[in-house]
Order: sequence, then structure tokens, then C-alpha cells
Amino acid sequence: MSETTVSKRAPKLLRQTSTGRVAAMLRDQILSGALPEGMQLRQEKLAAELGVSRVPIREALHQLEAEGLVRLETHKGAVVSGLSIDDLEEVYEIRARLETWLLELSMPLLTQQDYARAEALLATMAEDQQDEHWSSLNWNFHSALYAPANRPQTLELIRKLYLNAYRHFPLPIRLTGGRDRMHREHELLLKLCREGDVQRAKDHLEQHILMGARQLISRLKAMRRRDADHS
Amino acid sequence: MSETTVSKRAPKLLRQTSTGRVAAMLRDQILSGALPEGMQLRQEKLAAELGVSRVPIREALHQLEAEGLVRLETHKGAVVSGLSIDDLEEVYEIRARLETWLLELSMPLLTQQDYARAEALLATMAEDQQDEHWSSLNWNFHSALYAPANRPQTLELIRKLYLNAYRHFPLPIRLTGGRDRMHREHELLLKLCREGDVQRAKDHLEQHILMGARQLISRLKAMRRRDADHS
DNA sequence: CGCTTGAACATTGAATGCAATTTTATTACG
DNA sequence: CGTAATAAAATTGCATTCAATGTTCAAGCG
Repeated sequence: MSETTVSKRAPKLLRQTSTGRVAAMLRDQILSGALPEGMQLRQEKLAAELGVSRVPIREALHQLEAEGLVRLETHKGAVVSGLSIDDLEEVYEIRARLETWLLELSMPLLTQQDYARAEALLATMAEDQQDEHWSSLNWNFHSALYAPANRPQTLELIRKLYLNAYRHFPLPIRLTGGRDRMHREHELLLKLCREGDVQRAKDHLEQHILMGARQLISRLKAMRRRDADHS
Repeated sequence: MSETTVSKRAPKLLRQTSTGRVAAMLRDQILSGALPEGMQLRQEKLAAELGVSRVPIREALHQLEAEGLVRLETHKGAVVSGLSIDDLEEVYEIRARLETWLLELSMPLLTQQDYARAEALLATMAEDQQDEHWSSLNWNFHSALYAPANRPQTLELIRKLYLNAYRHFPLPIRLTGGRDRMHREHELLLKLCREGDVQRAKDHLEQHILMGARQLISRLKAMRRRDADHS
């Protein structure tokens, strides 16, 4: 046997490629806001930081471009993409359409376990003061209510819209002032689901999404104005 | 007038990269059905055919993977992805939700020019016996009705869903028997829009999409069964 | 002083080469 | 004859290298 055993550390499920790792890494950084919109992504710099050559970097960037997270301009490089205010509003409108639809489908199918899970998530969100995981907990709560609808593609589509829109709101304004309101709205939504009032539940969810978006966007506008003035 | 093409994107007269050419080429081939679902895409073969090295091929494949047109498995290669029957049905359901929404938004804003354009498209579809361009004409007709809603992201999303679903229906069954029915439904839709009956127009559009899907899918099922038996 | 020019530099785009992995072919054995 | 073991071939993943393009900046000219 060829004795090439160079102390290969437990390979396990290390079936991941460099390109995949790089893509996942960059995706996380962008969606978390660590790489702000407009930031230039230099291939060589990334390659050095991540310890790979430029080839997997480029492959990952092409993936992210198709996902809409970066813009690639020929011979100029990659830039973290941004969404205009109009784009953001439209994303929330799409969410409102699709989420109310999923809720309508899933409401008759919700079990006590689903409700228990949703309530547990609400409790966790209320307790956690760090705001760190609020975004993902919030998504988990919403998706828990839609899961019985059994529309995996729709759910995945909404998830991407949610994450991609959310990153544009810097942490300071994501929850400011809205935390209690959000909690009350979530509880009301759950109550309406339990009561089986489909129409009111849908209307409430639509308002929850659209009004939340409007609030966030108005704060974002104010912040951008302030930034523009300051500079 | 606004009788130009629907492409609102920037004129892509910029330097085109090999990767971009390859991606566009493969995308066309896949969406047109020339590369059938399940087909293996060999990097070296594609590179030879297109006269480039494997690098741009790989970058293009990563783009197409993010677009959902191919599946990439580590060290095994790329295959043209397929949609299950359930997936197809779900795609049409999403279309029904979003298209009825856009129609509701745009109906009050439709002008005589919009109607004229839609009717011209219908006429072209009726005349053209080749079925060659029917798919894109059909899309142009639908999108013409939604354009005034001014929801570019939604429109683009629907377009992708439409094209990506349509390719799974082989040419022989795309129109069989349904051509006249489609034409009548399109004319009725236009009539309802002109009359300003939002609710009936939305309901009709929803039925148009969902029933069309059901018809196509049942034919597809039959065909797959027959194929399975034959082999 | 402002503007153009162009050359050095920086960055991206693509080809080549090689290692890692999978697939196919071949052989050994029951 | 069928099946497991194994070598050979094919294929992918990635690093390196070279080519093409964009950017910067200083010198030359009005």
C-alpha cells in the first residue's frame, strides 16, 4: 500500500470544497452585515485571508452574484450589492403576498405541537436581551406557522427574501422601539390562528409585515439622510 | 413610443467575458430543453466545444447552480436539474399568487396602448403556426398586463419561475389541444380587464394559470409513465 | 494652473499543470 | 458465471502562471 499517511486528521464529512466554504463564508458575512453594501471584494485579499487561491474565490463570487448578493463588473471586481428603498418595499410586499397565502394553507393543519413550538420561540425571543439571534428566531417563528402548508420552495424563497432584505438594516435600527410591538403582534397572530379566524389572521399578518417594513424603512431613510448630511 | 423591447436592463455592450458567454449559452440550451434534465455536463467536453478552458466553464456552472438550473456534486460533476411534479405544481401556485396580485395593481393603470400591445401579441400568437416562439410571446402577453404595476423584482421573479418551469414540458405537449383554449382564456382576460372587473379578472387569471398547469402536468405524467413502461 | 498623456502598477480574466477523487476496466477467486 | 479486489483511466478541484484590462500618478504641454 502506498504509505501516504501524513497524519490526515479525521476527514469525516469533509466533503466540502473550497469554493463551497468560501461561498458560505462570504454569504454569512454579507447577510449578517459584516460586509456592508458597496464594499469592494478583492480577490487576492480574500484568497490570502481564507488561505486559498483566487480560483475558488472567483467561483464563489459567481455563485453569490447569481444569488444577488454581489455585483460583478468585468475587470473591475465584485461589490456587495445593495437594495434601493423601492426594492426593499417591494420585497416586503412579495413576502406579504406569499406569507399570507402560506398561512391560509397551513392554518387548518396547525397542531398543538406547532403552537407549542411557536410559543417556545416567542418566549425565547422575549427572554433573549442580546438581539443577537432575534432575526433568525423571528424567521423560525414565522416559518413554524407556515411549515404545515408543505410548500418547501415557497418557504425557501421567502427565507431568502427575508434574509436578503434584513441585512440592509443596521443592527441599531432593526429593533429600536419595535420589539414590544413585534411581540404583541406575534402573540395576536398566534391567538387568531388558534381561533381559526383565517381572514383576520391573514389581514393581521399582512399588516404585521407591511407596517413593520414601513417602520424599518422610514428609520433607514432617516439614517441615510443623517449620514449624507454628516459627510 | 415605448415599443422597444422589454429589456429594462442596461445595454450590455460592455466587454463580455468568456464566463458570461458560456453561462448565457448554457442557460439558453437548458431553458429551451436542448439540454434535457438529468444530462451530465462534462467540463472538458464543454470547454472543447466552446473553445475555452475549463475555468470559465466552472465559473458559469457555479452561476447556473445558484440559479437552480444545474446541480453540482463534489467530484462528480454537473447535471441539468429537474423539477418533480410537486415542485412544478408549487411553482405554478406561486405564479398564480404573484400574477393575480400584479394584475390587481396594474388593472387600474392599464392604458389603451397597453391593451393594443396585448392584443397585438395575441394576434401574433394566433398567426404563428410554428409554436416556436409561443412560449416567449405568451410571457410577453402576461408581462404586458403586469408592467404598469411597476414591480420589477416581482416581474423578474415570475419570469424566472415561468421559464424554469416551462422547459420541463417537451415541445410536443406544451400546446397540444390547449392552444385554442389558451387563446380564448387570454381574450376573456383582456375583456375582463377592459371592463374593470378586478375580482373576476383575478379569478379568471388564477384559473388560467392553475388549470393550465394541471393540464400540462397530467400530460407530463402520462408521458413519463409511458416512457417508464417502454423502457 | 489645469489638462492631457502615457507608463508603471494593481487587479481581474483565462490557460495550463498537477493532485485528489470518482468511475471504469481488469483480474483473481469462490 | 458472478463477485470482490485492484489497477488504470477519466474527471474534477485547485494552485500557479500568463495575458488583458483598469487605475494611479507624475511629467509635459497649453
